[in-house]
Amino acid sequence: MPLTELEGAALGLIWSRGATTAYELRKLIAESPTPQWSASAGTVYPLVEKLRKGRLISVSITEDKRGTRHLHIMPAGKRAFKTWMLDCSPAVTGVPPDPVRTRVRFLEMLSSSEGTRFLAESERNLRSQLARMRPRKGESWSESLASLGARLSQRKRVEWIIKVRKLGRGPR
Amino acid sequence: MPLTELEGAALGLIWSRGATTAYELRKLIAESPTPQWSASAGTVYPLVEKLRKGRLISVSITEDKRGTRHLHIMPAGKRAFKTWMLDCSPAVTGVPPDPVRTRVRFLEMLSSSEGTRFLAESERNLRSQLARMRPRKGESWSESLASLGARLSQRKRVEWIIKVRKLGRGPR
DNA sequence: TGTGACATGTAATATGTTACATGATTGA
DNA sequence: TCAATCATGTAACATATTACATGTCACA
Repeated sequence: MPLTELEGAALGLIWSRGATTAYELRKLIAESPTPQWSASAGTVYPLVEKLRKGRLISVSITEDKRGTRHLHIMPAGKRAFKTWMLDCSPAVTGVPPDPVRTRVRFLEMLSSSEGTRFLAESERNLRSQLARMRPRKGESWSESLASLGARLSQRKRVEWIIKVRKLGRGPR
Repeated sequence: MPLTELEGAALGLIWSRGATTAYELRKLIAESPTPQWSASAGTVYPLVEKLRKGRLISVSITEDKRGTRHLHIMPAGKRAFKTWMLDCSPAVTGVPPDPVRTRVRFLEMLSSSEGTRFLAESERNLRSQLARMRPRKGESWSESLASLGARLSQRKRVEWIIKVRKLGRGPR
């Protein structure tokens, strides 16, 4: 069966970094520009176990008392990862959901003053999120392309909400 | 407790359309520009039941044999909806996840020819999704603002993937 | 009379979150 | 020695999907 987004990303991280721990995986995922992905312990550890059971990764345990578990990608894991990468289904290429967009869809349900306040707050928060999204040093080539994409996307959301504010002044 | 995205959207739809059936709700959600939202029967019917139990909506049953259940928003539902609308938490205003972006993050894991193929396929599919997103007639004012946002966002994804293709030719 | 749209629901499963629980290692 | 970080996990719960199951109504 196909990999989920998180499984694909986890496999990619394990592959690109060589020996990784589940703990590191969590932090890497949390650092990603998308704040929706929290990758809590309750997600990552069962996920790692599932990948291991499916023989997509192997686990080596250190000899010391702590017994840190390092994850390694296996041949089947590489194949599964590539299949996931090359998947261009509508779920991948279709417009991603946007909670602000969903709310704007119902803008007309608010009173004029509520709507104005909502749009002002939204613009402010979209902007402050954007400001936080600086490219990090040490980013690899493809990481920087991805984080560029995240910034462009967020900038477009800001431009759009400004347009909404302008258009909103008309029909109300 | 706060409403989920689907609950908020469902309440908004029930409010804006007056008497609605769960079945209509499903279709409306499926028609939305975001293909991720399927709102299957297994989602919508339990969700409607939950809203009813929480006294956010009421249900009226027709007298005929079919007994169609029409949904109506209640005062507590209106309050919950407005609270949901005005929520500007990072989960709402942060960059939404984008599966193509996630994959581009791992572009360097592909061979040169695989990468080229991936990017070409992605651009083609992003474009064909965009082409499908025409504004529908009969859209309300705020619906058209939302669908404009969806198109702008998708267009930006296309522009970005083109940039990735150009930049990608350099370091490889 | 039969087909397609209308209409409602359940069961099994998948996926992910929050909160809890534990212990090792490092450096001030 | 104490605090922060490293490190692994479980339990209860929430949310959503797929597939299945059932029945009505309009109309050709």
